[in-house]
Amino acid sequence: MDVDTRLVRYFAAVAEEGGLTRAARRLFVSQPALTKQIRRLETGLGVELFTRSRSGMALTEAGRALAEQAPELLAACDRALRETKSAASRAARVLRVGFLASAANEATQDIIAGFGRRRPGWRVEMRQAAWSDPTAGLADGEVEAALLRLPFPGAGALRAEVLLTEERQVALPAAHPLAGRDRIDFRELRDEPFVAAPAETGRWRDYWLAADERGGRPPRIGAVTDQPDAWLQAIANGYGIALAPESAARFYARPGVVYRPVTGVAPSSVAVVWPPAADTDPVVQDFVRCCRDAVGGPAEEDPPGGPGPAPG
Amino acid sequence: MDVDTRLVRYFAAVAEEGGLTRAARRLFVSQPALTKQIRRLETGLGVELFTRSRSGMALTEAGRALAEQAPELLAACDRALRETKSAASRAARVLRVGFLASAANEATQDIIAGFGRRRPGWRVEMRQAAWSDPTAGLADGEVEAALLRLPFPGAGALRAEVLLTEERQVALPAAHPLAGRDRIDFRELRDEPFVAAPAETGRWRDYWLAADERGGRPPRIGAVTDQPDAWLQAIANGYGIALAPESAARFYARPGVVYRPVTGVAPSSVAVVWPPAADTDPVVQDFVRCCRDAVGGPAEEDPPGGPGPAPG
DNA sequence: CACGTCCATACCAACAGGTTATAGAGGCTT
DNA sequence: AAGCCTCTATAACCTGTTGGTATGGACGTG
Repeated sequence: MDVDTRLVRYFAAVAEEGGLTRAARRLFVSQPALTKQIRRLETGLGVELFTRSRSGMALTEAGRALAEQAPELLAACDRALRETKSAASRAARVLRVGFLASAANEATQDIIAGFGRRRPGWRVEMRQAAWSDPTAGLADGEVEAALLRLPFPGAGALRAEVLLTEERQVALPAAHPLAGRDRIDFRELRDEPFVAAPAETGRWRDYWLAADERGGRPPRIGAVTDQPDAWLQAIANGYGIALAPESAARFYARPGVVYRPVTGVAPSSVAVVWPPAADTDPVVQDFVRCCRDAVGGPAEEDPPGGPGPAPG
Repeated sequence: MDVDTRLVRYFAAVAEEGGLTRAARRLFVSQPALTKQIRRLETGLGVELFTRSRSGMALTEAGRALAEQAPELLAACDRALRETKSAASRAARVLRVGFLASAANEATQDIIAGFGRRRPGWRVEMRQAAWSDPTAGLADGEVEAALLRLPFPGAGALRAEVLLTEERQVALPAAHPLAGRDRIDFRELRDEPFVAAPAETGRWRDYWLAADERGGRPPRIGAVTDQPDAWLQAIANGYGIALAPESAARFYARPGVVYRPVTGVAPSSVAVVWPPAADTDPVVQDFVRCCRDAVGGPAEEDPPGGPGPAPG
């Protein structure tokens, strides 16, 4: 009997949601597809897992047993994939680091340079992830560490160490009436349309919509984007405004987009994040140390002209 | 990233066998199919698992990591399926018992009757398995317990308690020159063609070919069968002879087949077998106890005329 | 030098897994 | 009571994947 872990995930979703329709929405598949897959799982096992009714699906005894075993199975699968990918990058002397947008801002170069000095022969591979993956591949073992902005989902299962904190600003279309103001209070922006991250990013999306500072009123969504460039495009097009870290003014300057300070919203922090399994990985720990060093003590600055071989 | 456990099994087979061709034979798939699946696994993971060479496939670092994690993954999968099926049968008040041919002979009825008395409301479901599955479904969690003849493969991972031991006889076509003899020494049979179990049953097949009593000379195989009826048919047709437990003369009497005592081969034992996970399962343990009782103290014998309704 | 072994590729048939559209059964509201 | 909403099941269809056989090319061996 062979089992596709996808079927187990489907099963778990239906069990948790208590119905095919809701689970299908969560899994981003159609409800008939789920119907078929669940039946296939049942006939494959030769066991009824759910009792169907007009109001949803309830677990049978057998279903409860499977629901109990499923997390362990999926965890074992996850561990296997993570270990494999990690071993591959270790063998190639590559440390893969995920990030979403500007990573650790100006400190990023220092971190990488410091790591290069501490681990000669090793290379840092910076992997930019889409916003729909807020842990930048850390959750899938796609990277060994990540530079993320807080908050991020799944923070409980990961180690994080805050590196720097900066104020948030607002990114406005150049033609926006408030674009000329020196300072804007967030309450003036609450009813503006916002350019937001995809809905499935949950808390992270809420944070950048400043849901906490809205007093319960829902935000207006003018556009949904998944990448920095589409985000800038949407703002420049006037589809909406957006909050952004102060450093975005430097890293994401674009014609048609202006950044202005905002009061009344919490600042944004960047953290270096790694999975607990890497607590004992000397390479990852070296990287964490380099992050600390790069933001803590600027240490010895390279002479003007920057790092690298002398020109000519 | 979703993974089909089939791919992991494929991978494990290739890793163990050290080559696609050999692994393909073991998995009963074609070599090109394996080639494709392994490549699919590699591209899906984005990792090279093997280094190809003219003389086979060698694991990379990443491959070694996966090979290390695979057993745990497969075990978790196995456990999940076993628990689910077991829960289903428990909920239905059914104890599934696998067996291959005559189970525990005449004691079988007593065992089932005793279990019915000990666990009112429960039902024993006897599942006959093909010889190609020498643990009668125990390995797949298809049954909670089994009545098997020793030796059986995978005995190390299972609990077994011998119930009875009986001499082996030889089953001959009625027209066979030796069919009239009262007693036959196995050495007289060594060069006869034998009706054998499928090759994949390994030690079990060897045992019924009396490989140990052949002094290293390979047996002649006259036919391969997977089920009792095909076995009897093959013998009656004169394709070969076969060893069989004494009780086969009673349970598998057929025109055209005669059974004769044989000297020089080890006797055959029947055991009740269960997985270690069922050590604490009260229902399985009750069944084991019933097995013990049924063969230990013959208890009250049925009156002459045998069990069952009186002839009309 | 012929041969066997091993992995890779090409091509084809069957199926699995997804989609949209639709049916049918209950419960809730008006 | 009628209408509407929600839930699952089914039908029809399309595509990608898994399997098969046949074959090619590389390398070591008798």
